[in-house]
Amino acid sequence: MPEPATGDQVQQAERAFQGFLRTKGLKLTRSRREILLAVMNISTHFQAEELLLAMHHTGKRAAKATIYRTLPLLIEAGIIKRVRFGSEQTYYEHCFGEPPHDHLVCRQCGAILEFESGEVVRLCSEIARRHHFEPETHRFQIVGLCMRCAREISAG
Amino acid sequence: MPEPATGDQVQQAERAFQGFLRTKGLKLTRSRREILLAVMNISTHFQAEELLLAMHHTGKRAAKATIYRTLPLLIEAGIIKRVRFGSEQTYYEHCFGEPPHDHLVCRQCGAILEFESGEVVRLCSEIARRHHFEPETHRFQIVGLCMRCAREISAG
DNA sequence: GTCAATGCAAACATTTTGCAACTCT
DNA sequence: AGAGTTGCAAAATGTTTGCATTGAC
Repeated sequence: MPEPATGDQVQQAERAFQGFLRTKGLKLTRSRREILLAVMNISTHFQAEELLLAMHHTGKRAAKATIYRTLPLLIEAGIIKRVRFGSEQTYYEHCFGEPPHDHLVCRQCGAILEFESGEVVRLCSEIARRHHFEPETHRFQIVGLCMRCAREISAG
Repeated sequence: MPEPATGDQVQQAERAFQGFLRTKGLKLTRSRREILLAVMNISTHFQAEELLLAMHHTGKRAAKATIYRTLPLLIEAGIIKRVRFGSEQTYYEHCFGEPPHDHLVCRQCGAILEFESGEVVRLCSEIARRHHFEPETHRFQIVGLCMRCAREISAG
């Protein structure tokens, strides 16, 4: 999500995470809380390494291993999700308490546009029903050219 | 694509690949041809490593590096495409001369169902138009539970 | 003959793991 | 107190690269 979460969202996410951890018999440690906060305040898609740096910039620190161990928990708790664009790399974005959206990815400049995906959700249900499948989430990306790149390319 | 290509498709693909290479000033080498054939005959989604093994089983060989160098060419030539399911791994599937499709992915057993995606293509155009975006391809997956897993889980 | 492609091994980047020390509850 | 967690460094993956040799056109 290209916006930092509001203070309110952060608090709710923290409670949600705590609840999630408790049900699994896990603990809300200082590292986990700090990672959660850093994640919620990031305003773009981020990679594990970038999260580490962002934390260092605000004087927090966590071992890389701890980040890699915490990200899956945040995903399972529904606070972040994993997104993969064209490249090899794995990105994350926070999604707690936000309406679902999908992405338009420009293959030329790498720009990422988001769009609300009500129609996509509807289509998911429809297709899943037809295949006797129980849908939970989806991944949807439209890859092509953003307006600017399309113009530049056709201009030569 | 969970089917080996027909002999006809293979031949056409070979011609297409050759044409593609020629326009780029590249050569159709023995390795490249063998990789192409192996790819077209594979009946599932495959990883680079699996392709290597499949080739060894049929007595063909190519260095891992050659495979990694050839896969992007095959993608650019429109003969295969990259698919990514939940896991970290990168899969490929041949798609030359086949109607586009998308995937239903069972998060429990990993089963992959395919479905024709005419509606998805239409929705892509619609959404892209709204965002002044020029769509070329898309990635779409519905993640959830296949019938069997859904039944097993609700049964406890 | 020329320029590109191959194979190999080394290099890389990212993610995971083992383990002793530590910290939540 | 005790189970889970951390940090570190080492290991494991998956993919890319450099370079001498080989091969296609």
